[in-house]
Amino acid sequence: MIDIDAIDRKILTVLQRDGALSQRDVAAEVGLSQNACWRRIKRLTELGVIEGFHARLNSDLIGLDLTVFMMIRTRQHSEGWMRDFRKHLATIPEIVEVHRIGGDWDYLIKVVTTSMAGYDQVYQRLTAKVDLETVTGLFAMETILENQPLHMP
Amino acid sequence: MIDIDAIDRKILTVLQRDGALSQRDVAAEVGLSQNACWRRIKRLTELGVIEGFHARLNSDLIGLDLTVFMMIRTRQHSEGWMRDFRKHLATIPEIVEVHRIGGDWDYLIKVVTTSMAGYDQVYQRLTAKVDLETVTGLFAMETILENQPLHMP
DNA sequence: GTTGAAACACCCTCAAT
DNA sequence: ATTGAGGGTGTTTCAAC
Repeated sequence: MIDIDAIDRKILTVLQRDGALSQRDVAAEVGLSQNACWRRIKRLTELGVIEGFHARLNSDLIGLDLTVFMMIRTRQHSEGWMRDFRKHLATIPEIVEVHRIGGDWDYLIKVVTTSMAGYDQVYQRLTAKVDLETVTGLFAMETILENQPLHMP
Repeated sequence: MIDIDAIDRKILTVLQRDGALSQRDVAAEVGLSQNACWRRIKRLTELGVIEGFHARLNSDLIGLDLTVFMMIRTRQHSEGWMRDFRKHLATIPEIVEVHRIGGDWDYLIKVVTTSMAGYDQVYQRLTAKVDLETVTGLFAMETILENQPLHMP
């Protein structure tokens, strides 16, 4: 396992909270010189711990008002079918998250779209090409927390 | 509603994909001068469309190997109880996402933690202080897609 | 780990078109 | 909207401690 010390964890916490901070500010927050901080950030990036920096948008302001979690039970489970299924999922841009899960269901999918009509389109596109046993939608009435920073273990 | 034209949408798409790009590079990608691009980014930030820039981490590399979606049915639904429930949720750092949902369940919670033992701690902390009717965990065996950029409508 | 310095790129503003 | 230019800031790499 990669070794990440307490200062690295501090840096990662700070950069999750605000990735636009200058290295000088990050260094000050974690109690390091700018130079040392730069070396650590560079190392964490090279190790792949920091995957990148990204803008976070306010979904409501761009008209993405509906979040739905789809739970899916599949009929087929072969390698080839799964590969096709994944490729198909990746072509639907409203799908922002997909997990293969255990238990009564096989997949959990998060969809962010404009409206019920938009969701219906996703539903149609998803079910048109693949053979699914059951599909249920859990509609988010209200998002209470989202995009919380990962907790450093 | 705020008006966001095709170029703004392009900018937002680019910055979601890579928020570390220089304005010169963003400008080149969307076919604008650096100056004009800067003005648009500034406007989008002031409008609140761009909420900020954040580092994205590789959760496996920092030892966060387990993702669980908790589905919760609550016993109480009063204003005061809900407020307390939310405050309690916010104190558990392994909880990265909470939605109030419609249907058979009341809340969907995403938990990212180290292990089953870590999940159990979250479970214990969550259920210790609040009165919940039913709690189920959907365990992610594999994450197929995550953090996909929001699709511009 | 630290400071200081130098070279360079980037950000932001302004003036002119 | 554009280009060009300038000052200030941030990044990256040194050398020395």
